[in-house]
Amino acid sequence: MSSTPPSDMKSSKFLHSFWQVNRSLMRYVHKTASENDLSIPQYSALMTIAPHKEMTQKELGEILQMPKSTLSQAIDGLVQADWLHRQPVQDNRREMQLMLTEKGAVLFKKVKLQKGSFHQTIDSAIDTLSEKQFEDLLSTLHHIAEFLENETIIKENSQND
Amino acid sequence: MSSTPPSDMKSSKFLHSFWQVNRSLMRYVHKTASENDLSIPQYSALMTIAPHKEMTQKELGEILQMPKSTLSQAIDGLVQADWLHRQPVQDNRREMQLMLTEKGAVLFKKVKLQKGSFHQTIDSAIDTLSEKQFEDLLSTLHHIAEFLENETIIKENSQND
DNA sequence: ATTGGATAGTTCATTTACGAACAGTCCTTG
DNA sequence: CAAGGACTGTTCGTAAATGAACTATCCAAT
Repeated sequence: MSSTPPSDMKSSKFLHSFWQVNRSLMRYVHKTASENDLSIPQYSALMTIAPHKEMTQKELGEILQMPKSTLSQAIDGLVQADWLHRQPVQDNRREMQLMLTEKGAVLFKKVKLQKGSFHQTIDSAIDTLSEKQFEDLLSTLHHIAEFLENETIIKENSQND
Repeated sequence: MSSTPPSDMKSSKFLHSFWQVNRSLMRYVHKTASENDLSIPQYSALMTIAPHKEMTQKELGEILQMPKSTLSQAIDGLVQADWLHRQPVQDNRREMQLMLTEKGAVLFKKVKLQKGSFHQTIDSAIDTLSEKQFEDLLSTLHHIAEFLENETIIKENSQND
């Protein structure tokens, strides 16, 4: 009894749970973002920049790992709406220095405290896990991520992202 | 020493790993799908129907949990391309009975064995986990999924999905 | 037998993120 | 110091998934 189940069975169970979590997360991000008139990339960008005082667009891209075009458009929208200040870096005019405007800083604080916001929700979800559960989850996810990144797909030094 | 880290720190670590896995998975699904001239919803539908001999569109929707419109369009494409046979259910003409055509069954087998396909890759990723790691991962994901589903978002008995 | 509501699926317009090509800046090397 | 190549970011056309409104069918209640 209790022989190891076939791996395609395990995979599909994993995928099912994984997509389910993903769907919920997406729903929440989308909700919180659109309540504040932001697209998802815009929301991600804003929340990532905020904890640092300033940041280049390049650094932001390395963290968020989204296509350059997507990021560029997101940033542009944020600048237009005056959440974000953007200016070429002093001694390398190719790069863009990004920092929140005062308005942007206010928005960030508001969102962070907003009842039922993405951040609040995900924080409380994580809080229901034991320390050990959390560590295990993180390390397993990390393990899978690494495995997948190293697999076949030739990271054809893509000009995007 | 070793006091519990603040939960928003933990959340962002979790999210980072989670999105990273998600990005990889998406890349693989997209690659495998488009190599076979399928959209992602089409790929998902095909792979879900295949193990059952037949299935109603409603049942499929309950499993995949994607918006009705997305599913409907995916199915329609599969029928057009003759991967899938579709006909109204005998004694409830609102529902649609779906089953693979012979051509579709061949495609399914081909994809399942395809070197570097999504299925192959995710299977081998899962195989690198110990039995315990896998069980823990699954149960934690499941736990988070349930938590998120039960949270605030009023599932305003959406007419979609 | 009729009507109102629920259920299953489709249509269509819109949004969104994306890839590919491009433009500007910087750095090396002859 | 000119030219080629690498790097950062932008523009633009396209494809994909979605929500809202709709059609068709079924069922329950009067």
